Parts: sequence; C-alpha cells; structure tokens
Amino acid sequence: MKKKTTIRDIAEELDITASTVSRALRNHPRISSATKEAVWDMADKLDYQPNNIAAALRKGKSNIIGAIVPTSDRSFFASVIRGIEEVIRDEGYNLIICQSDDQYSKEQANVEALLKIQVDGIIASVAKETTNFDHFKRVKDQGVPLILYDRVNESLDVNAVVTNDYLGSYKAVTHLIEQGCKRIVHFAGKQHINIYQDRLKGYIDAQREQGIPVDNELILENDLIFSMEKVVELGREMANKLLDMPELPDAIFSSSDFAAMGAMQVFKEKGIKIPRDVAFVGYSNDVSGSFIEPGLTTVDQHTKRMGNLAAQLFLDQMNESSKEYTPRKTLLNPKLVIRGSSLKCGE
Amino acid sequence: MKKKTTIRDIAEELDITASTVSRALRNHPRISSATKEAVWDMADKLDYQPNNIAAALRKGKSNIIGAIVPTSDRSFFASVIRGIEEVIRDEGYNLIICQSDDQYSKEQANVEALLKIQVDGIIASVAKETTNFDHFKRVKDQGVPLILYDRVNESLDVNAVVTNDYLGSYKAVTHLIEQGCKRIVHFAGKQHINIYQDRLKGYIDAQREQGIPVDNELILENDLIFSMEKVVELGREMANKLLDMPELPDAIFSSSDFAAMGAMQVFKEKGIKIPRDVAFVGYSNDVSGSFIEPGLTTVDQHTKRMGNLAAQLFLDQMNESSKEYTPRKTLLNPKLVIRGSSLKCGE
DNA sequence: ATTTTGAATGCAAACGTTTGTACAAGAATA
DNA sequence: TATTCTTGTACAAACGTTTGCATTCAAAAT
Repeated sequence: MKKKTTIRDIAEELDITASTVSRALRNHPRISSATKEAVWDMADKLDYQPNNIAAALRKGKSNIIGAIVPTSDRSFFASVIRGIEEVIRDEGYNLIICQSDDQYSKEQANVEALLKIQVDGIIASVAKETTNFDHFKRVKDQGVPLILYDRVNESLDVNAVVTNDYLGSYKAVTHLIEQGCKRIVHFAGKQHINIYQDRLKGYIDAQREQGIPVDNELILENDLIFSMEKVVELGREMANKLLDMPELPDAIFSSSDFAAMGAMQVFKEKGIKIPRDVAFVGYSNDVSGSFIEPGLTTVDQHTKRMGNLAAQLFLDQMNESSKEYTPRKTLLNPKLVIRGSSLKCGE
Repeated sequence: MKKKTTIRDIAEELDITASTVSRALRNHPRISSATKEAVWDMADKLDYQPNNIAAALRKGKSNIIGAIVPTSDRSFFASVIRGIEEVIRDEGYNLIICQSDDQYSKEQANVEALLKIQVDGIIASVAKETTNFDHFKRVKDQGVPLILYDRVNESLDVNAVVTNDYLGSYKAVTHLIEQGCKRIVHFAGKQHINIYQDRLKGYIDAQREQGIPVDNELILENDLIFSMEKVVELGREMANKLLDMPELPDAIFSSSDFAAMGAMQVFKEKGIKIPRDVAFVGYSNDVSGSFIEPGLTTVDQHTKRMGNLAAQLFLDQMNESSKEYTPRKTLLNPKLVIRGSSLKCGE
C-alpha cells in the first residue's frame, strides 16, 4: 500500500505548479498542448488517481446522488434504480441506494444520512407510512435538488415523475368490460396514497362511461404495501371474503399483482375457472405474474423509463440551479399487458 | 439556501478555537464538560451539520462502502444487499450499490468508479463473464478491503462468504431419491463458475452414495445466468429436448429456479403431471417459485445472512487492518424448502 | 520604438475538518 | 518551596484539489 500520487507529485516531477497540472488534467484551454501531453504522460507513469474527495470539498459537490426506495426487492423499484443509473453514470455521478422499508423513521434517517454525506441530489419515492414531509422540506431548504417518483406528495412542489395511474386503471377496467365482465371487484389500496386514489377513480370512471353501475360493496380497501408474502396472504383473505358473498364477481381488478395472485390461488383451489368464471387483472407487471397459471394480465408502468426521467429531471435541475426553477411533473402513460387471466373470449 | 455553519462559526461564537470545537463534538476526554455542553448547545442553535467530505479528506476515510451485484432485480441479490445494509449502517457506513449486469467491462468500470470515490471497502459477487481478476487485484493492492460473496474466485485470496452449494445440491438430490426418483436430470450451469461446479458434484455424489448410476446423458449444461425471461426460455428448450428422448426422466434438479419453472410450464402444457410423472427441484428460492403450480421445491441460501456475514467480514478486516490479516472463508449451510413440485408420496 | 494584446503559467487562498504538539495554569507530589 | 503531573485549550499544519488574480513573455498593433 504505497502512498497515492497526487497532483503535486506530478507538478514537482515536471517542474511546474500544481495548478497547471490541475488545469492540464481537466483539459483547460489556457494550457499549452505540450504541457498537457507531458502532464498526461506523467500522470499515467505515476499511476495518478484523482482524489475525488478533495475535489468535492473544494467544489462543494460530491457527484453522488442518493436514491430512496421503499424496498429494493420488488422488481418495480429495482427497475427504476436501473433506469436512474443508466442516465447518471454517463454524467459522472454515482448512486447511493437507501431503503426506507416503507417506514417513516427509516425514511427520515435515510434523508439525514444522505444530506450528511453531502449528496448532490435525492431521488425518492415516499414511504407508505409518511404523512409528515418535513424531512423532504429540509432537503429543499438546503438547496439540494429533490426529485420524487411514483409515490409523490403534491404539497412539496418539487420535480416529479409518476405514471398516469388513472389511465392505467381505466384501461384495465375497460379491457375487462370488453371481455364481457359486469361485476368487477376492485382490490383498492389505502386512499391516502396518491396512486391508489387515482386507480380507484379510473376504476369508477371506466365503469360509469360504459354504463355499468358502481357497487361500493365490490370495492375492498386494504393496505397493499407489505412484503410480497403478506400481500399474497391479503389477496387470499379477500378471495375468501368474496366466496362468502351470495354472488361471485366475474372479474377482479387488483391494485397489486401479489394480491391478485393470492386470490387466484384460492379460486383455483376451489375449482373456479380463471378467466372463464372470474377474470383477473393486476397492477405493476411484476415478473412473478408471468409464472402463475394462467398468466396475469397487468398494467406495466414503464419503470425503467421512470428512472430515466427522474434522473433527467435531476440533471435539468442541477443545470438551472442558480435560477429559480419551476418544478415539472412528468406523467408516464402505462401499458396494459394482456395475458391469459383476463381473456374470456379467447384470443 | 443560506450558507452552512461550520465548526469555525461555533468556535467564533463561543470564543474558542475550531480544534476545541472539533474535539468537543467528538466527545474527546480532554475537553471539559462545561465547554462540551456549550459547544453542543451552540451547534444545535446554529443547526450545525458536520461536513463529512472535509472529514473524509482529512482522515483519508470516506465511510462509504461499495457493493457490486451482478443484477439488483433478482431477489437473491436484493436480499444480500439488505443483509449488508443491516450491519454497516449501525457502524456509520453508507452503501453504494453498483450493477455489473454480469459483464466484465461493467464490473471493471464499477470497481474503477468505486476506487475513484474512495470507498473504504468493496463487497462483490463476480460477474459471470469475468475470468480476469486484475481489477480486483488492484483493489487489494490499494489496500482497500475486498470481500467476495457467492460467486468468488479462489486465486484472489480474500475474505469471502459463500453457501455450501455442494451440500445444497446433495440435499436436494437426496430428497428426490427419497421420493423414489431414479432417473434424475440435472440442469447444470457453466462449469467455470464455482457454484455450478459444486452443485454438479453434489448431484453426482448424492446419487453415487445411494447406489444410483450417474448417466451423463442426463446432465444438461447451459449458461443459466441471463435475464429471468431468457432463463425461463432456456428451461423450456431443455424441457423440449427431454421430450424428444426415448424415456422421460422422473425428476429434474435445476441449478436455477427459472429454468425449472420454464420446464414445468412445458411439461404442464403437454399434460405431464408434476410431481407424479416428473418431480422438480430448483435452486435459489426465488419468490416466484411460490406462485407457480405446484409450488417449486428449492434450495434456500440464507441470502440475508450472507449479506450480514459479508459486512461483518468487512468490519473485521477494517479493524485488523494494520496487521497482516488472514482471509477467512465463511461457508453457509443452505436449506431445502420443500413444496409440492417434489412430493411424489404425498405429504 | 512603444504600447497593446493574448497565451501560458505561477501564486496563494480557499474548502472544513482533524490532530500532533505546545502552552498555561492549577493540583499533586516531593 | 520547588518540581512534576494533570487538565484544558490554543496553534498551526496538514488532507488534495480548484480557481481568481497576477505575472511573464512574446507577438501584434500602433
């Protein structure tokens, strides 16, 4: 572990000053190409590795950006992360990923930690528990760019990228109606979260427009944000509730793929045919949906794209930084992925 | 965006020096409790946020550790990450996650990037493409602790934590034999990767010990490291190959859950009953395995524990740093998770 | 021949901590 | 009373860059 070579070592070796070396390395126009060459060669020869930390200190910029995800083991978030990385790596940024586990306290701690290590920006999706947004306000106040995605909060007035959940839901339900379904159950998420609200609205409006009366009995609200296993279990419970009802629905539109799959399991065990007796549509296009039988029709949210856009918003905000910027909200159009679980009339 | 308050501001306010403030904040024994109190109060009052970057520069330590995963969207790696985080966060470290996408060049780039931002350590699982380990050697040479997990390389002689794949495989195959299977196909991974080698060995030995002749025709080697979708497809292809053989196997032990599930799909489509006609065991305990019908018996690798241990190895190595440390290799015992796909004789 | 321009580089101060050493004053020891 | 410890604090030099401003020297313009 020999000591690292610095910009000064190079300078000394070439009998010039550190500042010249610094400029040469960054290809400053005022440095002659002769010295540039010399510096580059020497840097190579001495195996020079720039000390990023020193640069960060001087420039007040760490080139690290922080991402907060509720949980990294859902393909949804994994994919968003991937999308963010694609964009920022090319710009010389590094990504630090934190998980809030959907807990307010952890989210808060994550934000603290990220600010502490002086990230240049934070890209986050808010935890389900969070109702107080002071920690995010702090980020804004400190002048650190904040970008929200998917689960956002309007009051914060920051750049955000979300999918059009209303539209996704609308498409899904319309599709079910086209398949001849008339009695469509909705597994809804908690209504204090924007995405679940929008999905419920889409569900209602799609039916209204097709002249199907909306029956509140058919809307089962539940906290759908838990570990996969638990949400599957919730789906099973709801399915059992449905079995106790006098009349079975002919379709289920679930705000969660996992809840849908749990319910499918129960129905299948009871010998109920899917999609003939009951059709299913989930939400999120989790990979597991392609393994269950029949394949689960679901709504894809273009997650990677979402990450791309969030990262882009960050970069934009960085560039306009000095000026007052006006927060943008980018809306992504989701896509219905049709598989066997919803095809009543065959292909 | 008011300017940040520094240690000097506090010093000035209290009419003492920055060094005293620095020591007071870190609770140095030589500072009187009176001044400590005063400093703490003032720090609070001025909303002081320590500048980590400056500290890092001075101390030559960033408190960031880098993790390289082949891909973050497999539950295997997501879970390892979670395990690492659990341990290091408490010690004041932050985690930066990079994906190699199983490409040698990206892995190399990741390592460079991590070294560049001066991480205090790197925890990695090697990409499938990687056969040259110079980039990892560089890490060692620079005195940066390196810990490998799961896919490791012996020649590097570093701390590592792996699961006992031989044992996992042995258990799986023994289980199949106990279920009465005599003609067991193995979907093997590429043999230049340690884990797949061990699994093949376990498969062979388990049969030998039970007096079952090992038939090389039944070993199908394939690159099993691809996107989920592709591996599923590979599983389907192999299943079709098996259908062309004169005699069907009575069990399939796959080194990948996804390949197993792909094959199951094909068999089911052909009306072959699982597990009655053909039993299945996969590997990795990916969550998707619980959704397919019947549930996929598989080998769980205690992934979170693996992350915990890797992180612990890092911390240990940090502490013994000055001394010559002797690399440890921790071996985890995998667990067989039995579901419907392998139960021929009922529960 | 003098002034103006411009290109190439040097100087030195920052960025905000940490830390070895020095120093002062009082307490304990001889 | 003289000496040695102890305790609490100050001084100043790092850590490795970046950057505004000054300087030099030669070529171009007057």
